[in-house]
Amino acid sequence: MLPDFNRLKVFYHIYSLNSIVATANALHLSQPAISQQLQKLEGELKVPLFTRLHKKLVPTAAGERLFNLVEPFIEKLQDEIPYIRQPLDRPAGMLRIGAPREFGKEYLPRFCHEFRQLYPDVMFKLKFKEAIPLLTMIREGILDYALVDVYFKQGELPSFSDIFSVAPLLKEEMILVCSQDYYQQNIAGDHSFKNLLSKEYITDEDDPSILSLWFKHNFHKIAENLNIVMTLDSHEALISALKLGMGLGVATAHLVWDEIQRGEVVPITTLRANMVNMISLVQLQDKVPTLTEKTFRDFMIARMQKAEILQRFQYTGS
Amino acid sequence: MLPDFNRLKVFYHIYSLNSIVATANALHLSQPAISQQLQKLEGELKVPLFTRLHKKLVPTAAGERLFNLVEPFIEKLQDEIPYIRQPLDRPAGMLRIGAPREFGKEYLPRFCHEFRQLYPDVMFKLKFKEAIPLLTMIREGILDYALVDVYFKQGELPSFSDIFSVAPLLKEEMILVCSQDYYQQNIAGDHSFKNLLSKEYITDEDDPSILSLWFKHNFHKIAENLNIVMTLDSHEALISALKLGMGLGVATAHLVWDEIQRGEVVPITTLRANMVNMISLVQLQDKVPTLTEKTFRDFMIARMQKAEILQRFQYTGS
DNA sequence: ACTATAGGATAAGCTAAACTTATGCTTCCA
DNA sequence: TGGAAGCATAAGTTTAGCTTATCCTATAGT
Repeated sequence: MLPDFNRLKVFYHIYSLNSIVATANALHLSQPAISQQLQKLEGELKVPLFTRLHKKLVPTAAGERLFNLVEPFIEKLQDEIPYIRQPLDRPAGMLRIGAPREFGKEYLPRFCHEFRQLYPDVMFKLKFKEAIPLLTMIREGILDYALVDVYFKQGELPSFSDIFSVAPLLKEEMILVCSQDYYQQNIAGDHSFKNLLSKEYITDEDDPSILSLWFKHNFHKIAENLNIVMTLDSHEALISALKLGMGLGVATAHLVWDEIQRGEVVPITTLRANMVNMISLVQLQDKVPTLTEKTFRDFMIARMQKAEILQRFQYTGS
Repeated sequence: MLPDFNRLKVFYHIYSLNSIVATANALHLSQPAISQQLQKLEGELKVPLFTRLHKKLVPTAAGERLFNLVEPFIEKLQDEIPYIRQPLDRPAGMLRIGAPREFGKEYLPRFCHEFRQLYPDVMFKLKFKEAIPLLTMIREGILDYALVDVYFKQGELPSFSDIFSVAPLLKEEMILVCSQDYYQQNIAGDHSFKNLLSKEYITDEDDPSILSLWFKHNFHKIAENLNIVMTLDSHEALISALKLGMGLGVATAHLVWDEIQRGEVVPITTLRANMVNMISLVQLQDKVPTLTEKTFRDFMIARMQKAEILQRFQYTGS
């Protein structure tokens, strides 16, 4: 059950100042008031939050953990509450854009550079992440808009669909790959569900469902208890681990194009066409874009729709 | 000023249930109690949080924003509070290791692969981030230990130093670079503080202090109001933007070694030796490592201390 | 060894806020 | 038209938060 929230605020100050007296002074209350509130919180949670030494409070493990929960919220609240009344507005000149990691790294600096040559007073904050974090950031107003990987099935985003507008722009194909060595020792032409189910997998932690999506797409079955031997927060490291022969992983076709051509990694194909991942422009539906946002958005879309970029992402399997 | 925290909880329920009566039922209180608490919160914040329609509450923009602040915290608190008493414990077989991004991508998959060949039951979760996030994760028990960039001045981590043990392993040099074009048009041999201060900069958002550290190291002066035209969360994208001529940025020497040799980017040198960044192994001082942690740690250290890896990171300036 | 200081705990009483019951207002539906 | 439902308001009761006063204890200084 949730504790009294005002006591969490008192706890935050006690932990930060490491003193009941200092907290009392900071909150313009008496020392016994603070002492008693801390005790009541400990009673609610049924665990001591501090070890009392002479003139000193040492946080217990539970105290540490509670502080880690409470601190980000209170800091953020302090930052944001003064502006709670102001309309959603962007600081003049700054654009906050998101994109999928690899795509963003490849193209966004270039787009921004070209745009800045046209409009030198524009500045950028860029975030390259997977879909869910980017969508969360759009919703929270951290990002103005983002290019987002939206998987083939639109139903994957049910709870978000009402507040975003989604404009599809580009298709990426997602393929399961492993190294040549691993293929010859472990797969050897047997692309069956049963064989694949028994192998080792490497996943991208920001995209935990990609493997199950791949199995579902290709076999219409749920892959349970996959042996995931490594989780990474870097796509490049994932490719690197795949090339080392540590197992199988799902990769974006255009990002392993060269490796496939060189025979360093092998795609695992089935009778189904490759799983498709749509890159879309996502923004808050009710948001009124600034002129800067609109201009860069249109600029970026135009650049992306040139034939050379589209051709880059078409992979027709083996 | 911060509002009453228990009223934030009431607000969260009103927003979630979109009903004062339903909230009253959920919290086992009366409807007027909830109505009055919401009004008092609106009075504190001096802004309406809901537009009252008949039998219906429509969140205002401020209401939406407050909910976006409050919801993540309350959901997380509900998840975590039941476990607040449990000791910090690791799942058997899993190692959670952190490393600086580029270093981690280059070497950690390899180390893990080799280790797994010795000990196949070990699994990994890897995080490649900058120092502060990694240290925070160690402190929170999210990581078992991490290789961390620790800058030249040990005093940069005063509030953390008592709880971590830090074992230096490798040196990296940090240099300021820009493209050849940008150098010729904007720098042209003038490496003075004043000239540099007027130029454009690109930063890595996870390492916001690196530029000021560079200026401090090289000029013993604080660089105020640098014109930061782009912030990225990707080192590669930062290098890419630098190569495009968007401005200056600080990079790890070994990561732009090839680019410097090819003349694609130019280091900005001063009379001082390059700023040095130490990669250290950091763990919680009082933590008792498991056998698995100890074994991999020793394995990794041994691998890193081989001559070929050390030689890779020595850059002696131009 | 003694005294002063400082910081947290505890007790008892006062005050303010939270809560209740009762009532009013308004829109919608049968 | 009348009843239902949901939010607002008023007035009174109850409870929790706060206060002042006091105690305990370790440490530092004389």
